[in-house]
Amino acid sequence: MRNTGPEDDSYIGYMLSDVARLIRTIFDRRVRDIGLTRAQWLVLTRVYRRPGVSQTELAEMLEIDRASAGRMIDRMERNGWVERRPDRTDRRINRLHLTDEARKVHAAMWAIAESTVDDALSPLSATEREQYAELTAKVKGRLQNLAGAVP
Amino acid sequence: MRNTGPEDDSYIGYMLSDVARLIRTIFDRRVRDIGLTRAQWLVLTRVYRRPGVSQTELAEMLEIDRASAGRMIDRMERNGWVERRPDRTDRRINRLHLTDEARKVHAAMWAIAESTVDDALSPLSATEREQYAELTAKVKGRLQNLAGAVP
DNA sequence: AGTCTATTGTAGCCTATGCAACAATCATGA
DNA sequence: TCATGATTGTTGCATAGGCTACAATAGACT
Repeated sequence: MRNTGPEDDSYIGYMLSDVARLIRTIFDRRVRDIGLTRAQWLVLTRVYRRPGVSQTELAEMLEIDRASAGRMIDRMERNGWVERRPDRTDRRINRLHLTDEARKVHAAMWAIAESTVDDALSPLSATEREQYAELTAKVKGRLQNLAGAVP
Repeated sequence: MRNTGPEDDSYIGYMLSDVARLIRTIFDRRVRDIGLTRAQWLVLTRVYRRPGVSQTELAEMLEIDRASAGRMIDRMERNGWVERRPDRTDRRINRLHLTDEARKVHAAMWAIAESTVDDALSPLSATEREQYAELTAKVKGRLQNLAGAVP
């Protein structure tokens, strides 16, 4: 790492955020064709990965306010994509589940996600992809420690 | 790349966005101590890297609406961090410049950014960092092509 | 049981953002 | 020259987000 001034476009810190931003932008553009906004597909993936998640847990996963998450769920419930079901034992909690319609949309979205990531990694060889995944996993693990600890 | 279903937390697509999100979150937390919000430090870095940028260009770099950018600049101008200067030849255009005060804040912010990135990459050896930077650069280049082309 | 504290989801308020419409300005071409 | 279209920045409107306060509920402790 030779030059690490704020002017160097190849600074790894910039490149990491650029890669994530570009993937997100390209994915947003492709997924808009099936009628999804970014906020909506974020909710969709989280509830898909964790059915029965509570509203507060969803808000934490998305790093947004509980109130904002509640209003988002209002809208997606009105659109028939997500259901609130009462918790068996705790009457304060709403458990969230995708509708059949939403699961179909998720399948289409996932196909787009995979092809977008494949496109992004296309300049890497199979070996390089493995390396890239390993290095990224190491960095992610370190960041999770940092995020978990008190700043 | 064995398992690429939506349930696999080690899917490279997830990990890439996780790394960027975690860095941003940790950096946000550290930089709040010097009185900066995310929207503000984003403007700060962009105008620092490109002094004399126009409002429309800034909006494009930040991927936000022209109107939103204009109002953000209103606030930062009121706070004495950025100046609007008229373009020499085109009276429609405002050229943006940082104040001395803002440049001081940027220096402090950059120190925090560097230490955050260093912390994130701390589990990698020097060689691995080089590899990681190279691979990231390749992916970024590919994504810029994709973003530039018509979807 | 009763009391106190913590947690969940929601409503109100203010701010921030995107979209559309607009005036001012520039560029192009008859 | 001047008429037409494009671009820049701003304003109004509707929407989405964060913060605070609140009712309902759960849990712990006496």
